[in-house]
Amino acid sequence: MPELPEVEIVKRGLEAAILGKKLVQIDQRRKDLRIPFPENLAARLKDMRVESLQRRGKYIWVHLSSHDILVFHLGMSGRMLILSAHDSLTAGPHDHLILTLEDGGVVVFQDPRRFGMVMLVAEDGIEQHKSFSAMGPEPLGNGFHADMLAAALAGRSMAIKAALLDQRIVAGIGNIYASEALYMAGIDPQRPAGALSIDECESLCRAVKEVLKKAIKAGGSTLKDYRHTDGNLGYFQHSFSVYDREGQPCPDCDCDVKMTGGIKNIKQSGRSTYYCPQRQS
DNA sequence: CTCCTGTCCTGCCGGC
DNA sequence: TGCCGGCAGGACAGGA
Repeated sequence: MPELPEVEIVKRGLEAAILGKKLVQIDQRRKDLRIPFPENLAARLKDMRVESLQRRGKYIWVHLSSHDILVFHLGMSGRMLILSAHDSLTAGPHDHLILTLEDGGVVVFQDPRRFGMVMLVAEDGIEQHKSFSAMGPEPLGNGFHADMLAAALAGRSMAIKAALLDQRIVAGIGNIYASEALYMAGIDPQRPAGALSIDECESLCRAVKEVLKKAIKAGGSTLKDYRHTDGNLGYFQHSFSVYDREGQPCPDCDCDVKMTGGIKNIKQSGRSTYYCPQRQS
């Protein structure tokens, strides 16, 4: 669920709440999520100041004054709850890490399904860390373009949909935006990745960038008042062209859904793919 | 090396 | 109404 756009919005919300502030209290409420929490996490975070935040793929990096980076991955159900000094908190069963800041603000990392991850990595070793050393380029950066994509896909027999989900090819795309981008580019998700022409790589790159930018924009508009709603960062309402719209007409189709069946839902390596057979070939 | 499948976990939804 | 099975998804291990 949280893919690049959602993670970007969470990072921005977190930034507004914690940038420049000192962590004064750390409450780690269980020993692991998907992986164990770092050794001595609380002691290593205590009294450290947040120097900057960045997003890498679906990960959030919180740079600390200790020159460590506190790394979050939201998994599939992770959220960040932001509370101000006057809010009261009764920790629930899914509140796994609670950070209190010097101004009384509180950040709660919640994750019902516990697929999320929290890591602490030395700043000068982060690029070599196994989660990041093989990670592909940021799709919204200059490093992601048609020539790069064509080279990464060359000789690959896997479906292009699966290739978009491979974080070593490009970072941050998940199941929803893979379907959306392929729809926008007019490419059949089942096509072997290596069979895409350079023109198709070009339109796919453009579609990936556009789909992600639009989603961030949609999330940004809900973010500005996040404190006035429920303080939850993690998900936002967004309408999709094909995802979760099986049987419905796609936005660009004027064909008869009774004849064509509309948007199709197929399984590719165990995951749902949605696409329009009329417009994607 | 490449590709695919199974696993982790809980909430939710459809079917009976 | 209530229960239960199946599904959802990100990363990664392990097998073919």
